[in-house]
Amino acid sequence: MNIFVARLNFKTSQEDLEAAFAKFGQVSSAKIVKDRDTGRSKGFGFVEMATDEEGNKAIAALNETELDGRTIVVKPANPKGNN
DNA sequence: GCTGAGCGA
Repeated sequence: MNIFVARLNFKTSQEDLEAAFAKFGQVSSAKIVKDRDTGRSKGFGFVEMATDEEGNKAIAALNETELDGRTIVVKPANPKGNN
């Protein structure tokens, strides 16, 4: 399940995300959206959970919670669906 | 070095 995580701390890394989500479920993959040129964090990222049930409970558990000192927003991500 | 709504290369 793809999960959209926003309002992250600019210091938060991908391993921080997967570590936070791994506490509530199995994280298949985690990625922080960074700038293509500078490589700085855009402040949001995506977390892919192994199953939707773990994804939903991870969202409910981490949504509007504190991560790295900042309150994050966790919600289902939108399909890319554009080729 | 910085900011703070929003959906990735």
